[in-house]
Amino acid sequence: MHDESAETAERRAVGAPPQRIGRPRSTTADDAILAAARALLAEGGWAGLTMGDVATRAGVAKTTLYRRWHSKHDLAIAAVAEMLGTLRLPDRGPDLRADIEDVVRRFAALLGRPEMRTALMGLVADSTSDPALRRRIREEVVDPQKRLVVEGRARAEARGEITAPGDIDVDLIFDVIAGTVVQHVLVSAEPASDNWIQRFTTFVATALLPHPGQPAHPPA
Amino acid sequence: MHDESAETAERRAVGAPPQRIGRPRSTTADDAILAAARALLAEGGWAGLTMGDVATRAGVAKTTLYRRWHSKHDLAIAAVAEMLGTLRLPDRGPDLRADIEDVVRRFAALLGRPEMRTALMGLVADSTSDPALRRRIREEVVDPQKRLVVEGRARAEARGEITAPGDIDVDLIFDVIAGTVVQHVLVSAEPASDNWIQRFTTFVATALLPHPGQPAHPPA
Amino acid sequence: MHDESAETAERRAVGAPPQRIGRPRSTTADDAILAAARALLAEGGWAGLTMGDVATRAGVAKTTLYRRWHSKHDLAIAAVAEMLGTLRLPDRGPDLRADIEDVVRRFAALLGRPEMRTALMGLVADSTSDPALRRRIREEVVDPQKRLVVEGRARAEARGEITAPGDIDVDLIFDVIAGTVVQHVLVSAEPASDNWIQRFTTFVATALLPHPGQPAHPPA
Amino acid sequence: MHDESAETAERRAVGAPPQRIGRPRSTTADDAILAAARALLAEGGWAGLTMGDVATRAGVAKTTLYRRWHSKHDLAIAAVAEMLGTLRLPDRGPDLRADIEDVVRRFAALLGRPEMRTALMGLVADSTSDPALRRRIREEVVDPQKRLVVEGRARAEARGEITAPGDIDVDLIFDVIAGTVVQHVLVSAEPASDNWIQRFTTFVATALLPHPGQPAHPPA
DNA sequence: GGGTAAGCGAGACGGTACGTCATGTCTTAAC
DNA sequence: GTTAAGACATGACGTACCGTCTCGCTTACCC
Repeated sequence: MHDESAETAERRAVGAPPQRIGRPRSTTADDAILAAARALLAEGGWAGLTMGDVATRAGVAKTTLYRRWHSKHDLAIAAVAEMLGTLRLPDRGPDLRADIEDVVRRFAALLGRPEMRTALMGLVADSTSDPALRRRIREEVVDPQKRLVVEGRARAEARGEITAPGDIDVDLIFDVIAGTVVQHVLVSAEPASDNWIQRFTTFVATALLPHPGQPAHPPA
Repeated sequence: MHDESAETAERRAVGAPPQRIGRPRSTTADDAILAAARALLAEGGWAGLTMGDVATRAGVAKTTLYRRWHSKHDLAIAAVAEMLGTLRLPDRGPDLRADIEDVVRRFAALLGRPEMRTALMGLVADSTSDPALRRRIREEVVDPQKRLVVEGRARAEARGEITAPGDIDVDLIFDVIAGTVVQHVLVSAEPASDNWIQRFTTFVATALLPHPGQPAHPPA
Repeated sequence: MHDESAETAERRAVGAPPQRIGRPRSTTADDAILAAARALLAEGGWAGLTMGDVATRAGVAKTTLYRRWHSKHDLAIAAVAEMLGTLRLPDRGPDLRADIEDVVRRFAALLGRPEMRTALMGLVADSTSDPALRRRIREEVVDPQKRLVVEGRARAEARGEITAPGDIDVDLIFDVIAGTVVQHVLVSAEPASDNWIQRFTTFVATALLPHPGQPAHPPA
Repeated sequence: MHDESAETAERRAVGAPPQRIGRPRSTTADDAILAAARALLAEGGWAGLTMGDVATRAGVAKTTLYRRWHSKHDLAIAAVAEMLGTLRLPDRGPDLRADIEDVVRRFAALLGRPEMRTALMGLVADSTSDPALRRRIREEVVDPQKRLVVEGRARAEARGEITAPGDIDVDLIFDVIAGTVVQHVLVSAEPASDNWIQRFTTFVATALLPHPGQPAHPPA
């Protein structure tokens, strides 16, 4: 999401010092900017995220902002990606159902944060008529989260709940979970209550393991 | 969604002439405005929908536009609701699976239209920080579509596929179907291929009827 | 200097009412804007004349400013022309020398006003690399003042001080008077004292009437 | 006009080596910078003279530029002074009229160069609201040129054209010549044709020597 | 059929954000 | 201590859109 992230990664990969000529960029500015962006998103929604206000609140000049992120979209992607990167699948899941429930609960909690939901929906909205933006969102925001489904599948296989990994269609499961939670929390605008989480988890688990108590793939 | 729709409906309901004093509103303006709005949404996305351009393209003054809809949001809601109102569940479904498949296919097709997806996502995005807007969207755009799920449930019951209507959680099913299709088409940005529709339909049908070939509720 | 001055003049010439469709422009805004521009020029010089500050000080939106004047240059030309338009040649001149002295004194006084000198020099400076601007300045600001020289020549002829109007080269006299006063007041930066005015007037009068006490054109 | 020119001159005067501790300043940078400044002035006018572009075109860092000249104004003064320093009064003048004509022609030619006129007018414009800048311009740019008038007066006296040097008011003559040429060339925007130069020269010569063929100061 | 009230087109209006550019200062590592 | 490179705070630029307003004109009904 950064201007020169690719270049930076390359230099690090070959072990070269990340030093460039000229005055180095302020190391504190990035964090201050992202924090300001999140605060403004939480306070004023997508329309409240203005580059001028972000700069002012971060104690930074607009030029400094634009030097790092070329647009409001770039900035929002960075903020969203950072927040989504904190999603984890905890180890304590005894079975697949618990893992599903846990990821639903955590994702719903994340969408409960106003800065998260306004940024995410603002980006998705703008991406509907901007294929390049849509690709970037998918690559930098959405796809990385599929790791949660992949990991959940691996655990289920290790536990013997499923025998063939092909039984779990990662992309479909991801779209069902992410889409349904977004729809419920943001569109239907109802809180993700414990009861709802249980009902949805049952729905997903039933679809994945239709015959509880029987082997997923009967020997006959 | 209209300025005085409630009043108009009431007057019509009691048989009173809808006539008011003064020059009556142009009868052709509404359609021209909505058509212009849809065209602009299709061409320029949510940002391309500007009130000035809508007025110009509809051959109407901005005054006329604002007299009918109070804001860009109102106008977009009207345009979206009109499009969504065309969704139907055809009679020819032999079983629940076919009905599910059909509604998924039709909804995905609707989201394939750029004016639909940009308006819908633009509204949802703005609604994340505007509770009043969110309520209006839910009441005028989202909830009316739940009729499709209600009708599908009634058919399944009539066919004997389900015995207790309580087995079908209308709100949850609706969120799963709508949310997943939106996520797949708009976020994951992949076409709603026949193959994908089959896979998703199987997923939903499995969750609803986990034991095909057996009674949903075994007599014992 | 105005957006549609030509059009306005034309309409007035044919006696048509100056009414146009749409909301008419605020009649007070023009004066408020020009007053604000002059105040800012006086306080902050040419660099202090910013469109944003003019709008704020005039209690007007920037759009209103740009609707009337397309640029800072247009605005400055309007302000300068208005001030220069007040220059007059009083009737009380008994002879050519008195008329010269008077116009020098008045022009020097005008250049003593900071809003006048900053606007004038700012325009001239920018016009050195902008032929279109230079032409506009000449036509709307400079050339109209040559009327003073023309009128002075007519008076001198009426008094018999000169016999052939060709003796007075209007353009040259104008450049000498205007240029010398500007150079003295703005570049040499010395006040236009009475003593200096007398010396300069003598210089010009001597050049124009080299043989005082003798007929300008000796009979022989 | 240079940062440390006085210091440098002093050191050279006493024969001390101009060496100071640390890396010595590049000896070629000054010329490269001034050349770049003149080129940018000629191409883009006063607004085209940006410190960043000067540095880039001179192949020099902005640091280097600001170490030598404190501001854009300083740099422009240096460029202008260097160009004006080339003005000379040739020896071949047979009489005062020829000397006047010659200086007018040379000054007009100098103002015909775009880098000269844009820089000069830019500086004068900014100086109208900056007394310190005005003083520097007068001292470093304007006043040194008065030597031409002084020299012309000395020659006229040597030739016997005038008897009392007091007859020639140096400051006034200078303002008349410089001001009129600037007004004609830059404001009235007409070329300094031979014909115009002749007319202006006659004007000035008449004012200075009103009775050709007679002694300027009759013995009686 | 004249009065009255609202609709209508046109466009001015105040406000706000945009993304770019220039100034003059500062901070690095290299020379 | 100079140099190249470039980051930095500040602030103006001219454009675009929003939603409101103010005109003169038009179109209906209602007395």
